Amino acid sequence: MQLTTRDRLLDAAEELFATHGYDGASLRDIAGVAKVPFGLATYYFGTKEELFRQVVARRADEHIGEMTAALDATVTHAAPGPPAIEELVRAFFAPMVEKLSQRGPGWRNYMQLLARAANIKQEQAFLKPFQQLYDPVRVRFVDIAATIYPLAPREHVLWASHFLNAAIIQFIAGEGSIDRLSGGHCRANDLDGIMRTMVPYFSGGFRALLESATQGEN
Amino acid sequence: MQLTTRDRLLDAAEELFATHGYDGASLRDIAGVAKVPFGLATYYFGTKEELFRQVVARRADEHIGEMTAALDATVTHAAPGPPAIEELVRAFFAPMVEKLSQRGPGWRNYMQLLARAANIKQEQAFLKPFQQLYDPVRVRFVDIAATIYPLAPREHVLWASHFLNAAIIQFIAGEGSIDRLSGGHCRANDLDGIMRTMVPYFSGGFRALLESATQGEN
DNA sequence: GTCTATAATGAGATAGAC
DNA sequence: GTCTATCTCATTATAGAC
Repeated sequence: MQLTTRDRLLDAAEELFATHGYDGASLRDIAGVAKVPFGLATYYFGTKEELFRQVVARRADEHIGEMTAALDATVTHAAPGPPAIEELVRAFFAPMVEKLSQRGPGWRNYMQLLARAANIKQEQAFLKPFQQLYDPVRVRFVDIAATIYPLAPREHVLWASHFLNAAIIQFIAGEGSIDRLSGGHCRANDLDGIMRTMVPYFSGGFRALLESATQGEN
Repeated sequence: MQLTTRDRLLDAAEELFATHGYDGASLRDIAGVAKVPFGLATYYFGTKEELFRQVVARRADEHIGEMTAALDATVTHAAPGPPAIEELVRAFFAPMVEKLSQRGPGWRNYMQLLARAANIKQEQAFLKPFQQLYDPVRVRFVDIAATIYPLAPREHVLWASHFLNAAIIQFIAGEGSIDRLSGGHCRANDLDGIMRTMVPYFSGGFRALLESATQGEN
């Protein structure tokens, strides 16, 4: 099956935005990787910003939908009680890790682009709506976690959830550094190893911070 | 006291590299922020890459030295036994958090630049030595953690340490997102709040993953 | 409708003025 | 020794050829 020129450009842009960042990837490079004459990029997308937007739009809905469904599933499975923290943590990580390692280079690139774009400050205002796309699913996570630890102060639930999110974001963005540091003993694309360590680790974090329920605010 | 032109350029570069990234910050913008005529950047530093290198070099040694000293101190204080995991985690976080919130905008910018530069892939080979500057102190952390959990497989100690590092990196880089998500209840520059939550959280993660010592490799 | 050649801007680096 | 005006190249966007 033959990919359309448009899709080839989107794939190439996804790859180069992920590896070189928005500013580091030029339309020329993108067209080169897509093996498409330079100039078609602006023909199809008008501006570089719009190309970026469409790269994101192509996958964001599916990704966010999967994450939300996975979180909701933990609630329905455990009803009427709250889910175990392990199940919630697993539901948060699994869709990301799976896309990172089992859904081909496109999704992998998208995940890295996502991780990169998570830390943008004032510049590039066109990225802001994209950042905020993911806020609802993150809030959903916090809300479910709060039902597991109803006595814990919400600030602590928020911090605990933030650390979880920070770790997965950086795990994706900083891929390769674990391989280097471990001398090859750990591999960032070892799906099973990641889940077997991340889930107990972060569940343990939640327990340690939030189970001492009444320590309150002071 | 009057800052030299050179230092003004370094400060401005530090700020713009941190906020806009390497590619996103132009020498013109940097000179503008420094209120210095454009062209002096290349006069003092030759190339943009060299300017970046000197921005890093100005602080890296001090930062890495402080981190190493803090880690080593936990060992000497606890000798002959290993330190408590809480003390080790605190020693890892404290110098970063302190620089982020109490040492002025220069250090703050440097920390964000550092967090950004942690996830670079093939491009920009001149950044690689900088990334690897921090490898020894990360290895030192792993080695100390391994003395606390001598029965745990080293792979698990590496993963646990990696998550810790990932979380602090992304916490720094993604600053502000906790503020937005929490509706202002949590603030990323709340030093005490951060340490009071991060330390038990990540210590709990280490305990949960590594204390079930004999689960082995399978 | 697809694509190509060109324009216009902004980048980093340099040679030469004060 | 400091700084400025200029050069060359790469970037995005466009106007016009197939």
